[in-house]
Parts: sequence; C-alpha cells; structure tokens
Amino acid sequence: MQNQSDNKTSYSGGEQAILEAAEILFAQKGFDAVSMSAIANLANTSKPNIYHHFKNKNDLYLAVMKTAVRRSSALLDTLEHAPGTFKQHLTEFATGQLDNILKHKRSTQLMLRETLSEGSQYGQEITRLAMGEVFSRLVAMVHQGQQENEFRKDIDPMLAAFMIISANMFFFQASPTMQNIPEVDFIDDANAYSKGVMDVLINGMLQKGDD
Amino acid sequence: MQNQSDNKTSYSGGEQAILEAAEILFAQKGFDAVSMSAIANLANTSKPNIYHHFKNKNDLYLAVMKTAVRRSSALLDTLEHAPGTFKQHLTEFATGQLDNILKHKRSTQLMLRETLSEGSQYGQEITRLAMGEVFSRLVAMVHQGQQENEFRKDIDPMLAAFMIISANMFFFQASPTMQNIPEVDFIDDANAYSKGVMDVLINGMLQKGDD
DNA sequence: GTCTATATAATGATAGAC
DNA sequence: GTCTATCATTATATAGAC
Repeated sequence: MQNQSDNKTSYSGGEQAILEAAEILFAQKGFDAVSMSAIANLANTSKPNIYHHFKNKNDLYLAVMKTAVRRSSALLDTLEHAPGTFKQHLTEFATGQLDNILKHKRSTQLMLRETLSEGSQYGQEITRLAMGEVFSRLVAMVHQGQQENEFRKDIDPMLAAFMIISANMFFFQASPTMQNIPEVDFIDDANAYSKGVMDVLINGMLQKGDD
Repeated sequence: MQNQSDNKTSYSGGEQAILEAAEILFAQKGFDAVSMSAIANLANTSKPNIYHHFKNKNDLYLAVMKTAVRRSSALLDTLEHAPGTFKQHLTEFATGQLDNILKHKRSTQLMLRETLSEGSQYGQEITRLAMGEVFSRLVAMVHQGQQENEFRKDIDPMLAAFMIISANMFFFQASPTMQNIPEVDFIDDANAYSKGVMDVLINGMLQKGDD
C-alpha cells in the first residue's frame, strides 16, 4: 500500500519516524532494554512527543509489532499462487519465506523475542497470528501434495510444515551465533541453505519409489 | 556431579540460592526486565548480599549462564556412545537432545535469548560454545554415516546437523506459541515429534534405494 | 556473610508554554 | 504537534553496622 513506510529516510519527527526508531531498537535489544529517551533520540524528536502519539511505552510496542507483522505477511500472497509440481511449489514457498524473513529482519526478531517472553500477552497473540498464517498455508500445501499422491501419506502435514518453518526461523536466529564457525559456509548463503534443506525434506517426504 | 544444584528447594541465602533465583527470572523475562531486588526477593535474601557474592548484575548473569550451560552439556556424553546403525544412533541422539532441552528449559531459554541480542558479547560466546558442542557431535555422526555408505554423500553434514538442531530448538521455542492451535497435537508430545522429525529427515538422507 | 540505610542515576510519564 | 522542565518511581550499586 504505502511504500513510503519501507524507507529508511528516517524523516525527523512524526509518528512514522517514531515507529521506525522504536522498531529498530526493540528488535535489537528487546522491550525492557530500550528507553523512551533512546527512541526519541533516534527519531530526532522528544520524549513528550512520543507520548503525544502513543499512550505509553507498551502501546508503542504493540503498534510496532502490528505494523511489522502486517508488512511481513503481505509478501505471502505473491508466493501462494505458484505453478509447477507440489515439490517445486513447496520449495519456492519455503525459500520465499526465508527471503521474506531476511528482508524483514526486525519484524522477525521481534516475533522471535515474543516467543521467549512468557508475559506480555498482546505481543504474543500478534506473533501467534503471524506464524499461524505461514503455518496454515504450508500445511495446506503439504496436504494437497499428499492427496495427489506426490507425498507420503504417513506424514503429519503439520509436522512437515513445522519443520520447514523451524529450518527457516532457526537459520535466521542462529546465523549470528554460527557466523564464527569457519567450516559452516551455508550460513552466508540463504538460497543455498534453503535449497539444501528442501532437498532433504522433500526427498524424505516423497512417495517411496517416486524418484 | 552435584544433584543438589538441580533441586528446587531454594534454601535461603547463599550463592546457590541467588544463582537459582537469578536463573529462573533471567530465563523468564530476560536480563533487563529483572531487577536485583526481584532476585534478592526470590532468593530470600537482600540486595547487598548479592553484591557481596557477585561483582555486579552482569557478573551474576554470566555466572548463571555458565552454570546453566555446564549442566546442559553434561548429558551429551551419555548419548555419544550408543549402539546400533547410524540411523538408530542419530535418532537416539536427536531425541535425547530434545529431552535434554526440555529437562533444562531455563538454560535453553537463556541461550536462545542470547542468540537474539546483538550486544552482550560474553553471553553470546558461552552460547556459541554450547551450541557448537552439540553441533560438532552431530556433524561427526552424519559424516561417519556417509563414510559407511548409509547416508547420501551429496548432503552437507553440517546442513543435516543444523536441521536437527533447528527442529529441536524451534520445537521448544514455539511450543507456547503453538499451544493454542487445536489441531497441532505433536506439540504436547516431544517423543512423537522427535520420532516424526527424524523419520522424515533420515528418510531424506538415506541412500536412494536403501529402503 | 548478612543486614539497614542511603547515594546516585535513569526510568516512565506529565504539566504547561508555544 | 512539538518542545522545556519536572515529578515520582525505580534502578544499580555502595557505606557501614553486626
């Protein structure tokens, strides 16, 4: 809709600048480690001005989560309707989702942070919805692949979907940690990683004697 | 070694009680959301007493991380030397590691939190070492399985190892988020999950025409 | 080793001028 | 809508008695 919100121009003042600054800091350090002063600072405005636009810190955080998730889920639609076999379709969706994750690192980081925090119900609810969306699309794909006898029927579609999301999410999450291990080369090449993952997964899901 | 440290008895005062209280709170809410007062409270002692045992909050956090990781990695040795085919061996190691994760939820949560925080170098280094340990053992297993012609040789052992860790870690991490989705039943049964995951993965890794 | 009391700084949030 | 100035609260950390 509004491509403007994707810019990094960080135009001073205004709700947009505040939201953007808050997203950067919240994703980087987490809710409690970020002060309103720091946000005001990065947004080139003052603390009271933030309170003019948002009721309190929690409200600002929720606003950040909502816009971040909305942005991320938009790209899913383009991936939904792809041609080819289910094997190809599923691979493209998976690699596309990883691409999406890496394109919106801050949103993803926010969501992953939420999964680790037991309190803060609102943020978790938003996360649940966002993850559920990807999840259910993947489940449907796998299920359809089974109906068409392309995939093994003794596999739980939800489990397969969960494994794909795991591989993608954890790739993103563990990349910084794994960066220092020299022999791991796929960590710098998301496409190679995704290709390798889906090769194993799909081969494991194929009907026996389908190759 | 000392099973006492695994108790929840929370015997008042003392370094052990402080460490335990700190671990619980840090894992639950993260570093910045936990105050020294809260820790002192849970440990049934006073704030200055914490400062008597630990230089500062950061020092306490690192001590918590170290003991937590030490505890978690101890169980790996028992899983290392298992009998049977590589297929069985790998499955047992993977399910054992997930068991380990769920047995030490707090340590795991601490480690996962670290992967998301870009600052705080020390905690991340500890995490890197702990994850690296599991990782390298898995890589060796897969590699050996390839040497013995049990697994496909066109798969990167590190990628396979990474996928197993992903599946386990993300299962733990996403469980609370996925709990509310009614159709997902495997989320409550780690063993069933692990069995299903390794079934797909190993089937995908097997030499073609090996079934 | 453990406490009470306190110093000092930063936090979330508000009042009120422009 | 945006600011300066400020409040009340809480945070980390310390001094010093026992």
